[in-house]
Amino acid sequence: MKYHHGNLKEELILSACIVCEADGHDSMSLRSIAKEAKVSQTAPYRHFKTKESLLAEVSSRGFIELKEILHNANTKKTLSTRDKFLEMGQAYIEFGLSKRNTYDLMHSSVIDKTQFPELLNSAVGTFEELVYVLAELNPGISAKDLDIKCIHHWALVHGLVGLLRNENLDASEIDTPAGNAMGLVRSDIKSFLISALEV
Amino acid sequence: MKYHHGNLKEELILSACIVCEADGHDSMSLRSIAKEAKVSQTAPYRHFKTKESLLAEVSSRGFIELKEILHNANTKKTLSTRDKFLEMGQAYIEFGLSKRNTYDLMHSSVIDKTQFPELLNSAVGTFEELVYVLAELNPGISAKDLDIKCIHHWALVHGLVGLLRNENLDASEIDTPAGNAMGLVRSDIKSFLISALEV
DNA sequence: TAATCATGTTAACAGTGTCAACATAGGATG
DNA sequence: CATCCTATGTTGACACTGTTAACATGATTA
Repeated sequence: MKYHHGNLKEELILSACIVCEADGHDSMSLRSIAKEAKVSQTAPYRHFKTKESLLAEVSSRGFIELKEILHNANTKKTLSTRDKFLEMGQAYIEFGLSKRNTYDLMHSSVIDKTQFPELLNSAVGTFEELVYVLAELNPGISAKDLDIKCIHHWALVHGLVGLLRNENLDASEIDTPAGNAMGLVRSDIKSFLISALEV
Repeated sequence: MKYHHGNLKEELILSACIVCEADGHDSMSLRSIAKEAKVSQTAPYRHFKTKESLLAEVSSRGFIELKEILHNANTKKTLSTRDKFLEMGQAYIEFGLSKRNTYDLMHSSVIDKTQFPELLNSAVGTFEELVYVLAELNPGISAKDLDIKCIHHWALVHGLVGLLRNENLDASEIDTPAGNAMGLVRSDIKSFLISALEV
C-alpha cells in the first residue's frame, strides 16, 4: 500500500461525476468519495479547496461533454444545415434528460460560476456550437440579431428540458392540460422542435 | 411564556419563505428557523414530516404567488389580448429574476413533486393562466395545438429565466458572444419577447 | 546527502436532519 | 367537575456533513 496515491485528483473527479449523476449533487459527500478512493476523509482538500470547487470541475466536464455532443450533431455530413440544427436540438434535450442530475448541477446555483473561470469558459464554449449553425442557417444576419436568435433557441431547449425534467406534471395521476401537453411533447420531441423552432 | 406556541406551523412557513429567498433553500436549516420561532430544534417535526415537506410548502406558495401575478397581468382591462400576453411574459421573467432563490426552489429537484400533491396542483395551476390567454389569442385552435403552444411559450420564458439567473455569462469579464447576447436581452426583455414570441 | 514541498493522515469542531422518550396543555368524554 | 386522550411541545442522542489544524511521509531538488 503506497502512502501516496499517484492519481488521486483525477480519480476523485471521476468518482464525483459518477456519484453526481447517480444520486444528485447534494447527495454527494466529499467523505464518501474519499472513502471510495480508499483515502482519508481530508485527502481531497489537497486537491480541492472546497466541495464546491470539486463540483465545479464535474460541472465543467458536463459542459465539455455537451459541447462535443452538439458538435457531433453539427458535423453529420449527410445532413442539411436545417437538419443538423434540429439534430442539435434533439441531442441537447436528450443530454438533459439522460444525464439528468449532471444537467441539474450544470445549471445549479450551488456553484458560483464567476468564481470558477474554467467552468465559465466551458459553459460559454457550449454556446458557440449554436452560434455556428445558426449563422450558417441565417446568412447575412447581423451579429446582434444572431446573438439574440441564439439566446432564443437556447432558452427554448433549456426551458423545455427544465419542464420535462423537473415538473413531473405528466407524472401526476390527475388529468390536467399541463400534464397532457407535457406527455404529448415528450412523446415526439422532434415534431415539437420543428413547430417551435419554425425552421 | 406559553408552552404551546399557538401558530407555529404558519410562522415556520413564513420564516422558511423569508430564509429561502434570502439565502437559498440549501442554506436553510430546520434548526435555525426553529430557533427563530423561539422553539426547540425538533418542534417543526410536529408539523412537517421532513425538511423536504416544509420546502414543498414554500415552493407551493411560490407557485400560488406566481399564478396571482400572471392573473393580474392577464386582467389589465386596458390592454389588448396581445399586450396582456406580453405583460404576462414580462411578469413571469420579472418574478424569476426578483424572487431568484424561491424560483430556484420551485424548479429544484430536491423536492419530488409527485410526493406532494398540493404542490403539484399549485404548479399545474400556474400553467392555466397561460392556457387562458393563449386560447383567447388563437381562436379556433385545437386543444392539442393549444397545449403544445403553451409548452412552447412556457419553455421559452422558463428557459430564459434560467439562463439569465444562473449562467452569469454576462458577468464574465471575458467578452464572449454568449455574454454579449445575454446582456442585450437582459437590457430589453420586452423587445426580446416580441421577437421571440412572434405575436 | 540534506532540505523542501506536495501530498497524505488523525483528531477535532460546529453544524445538520432525524428519531425516541418524555412533558404539558387543552378539548372531549364520563 | 374530574379524567383521559391527543396534539404539540422539550431534551438528549445518533450518525453524518464540510472544514481546519497539526502532524507524517515520500519524492524532487539544491
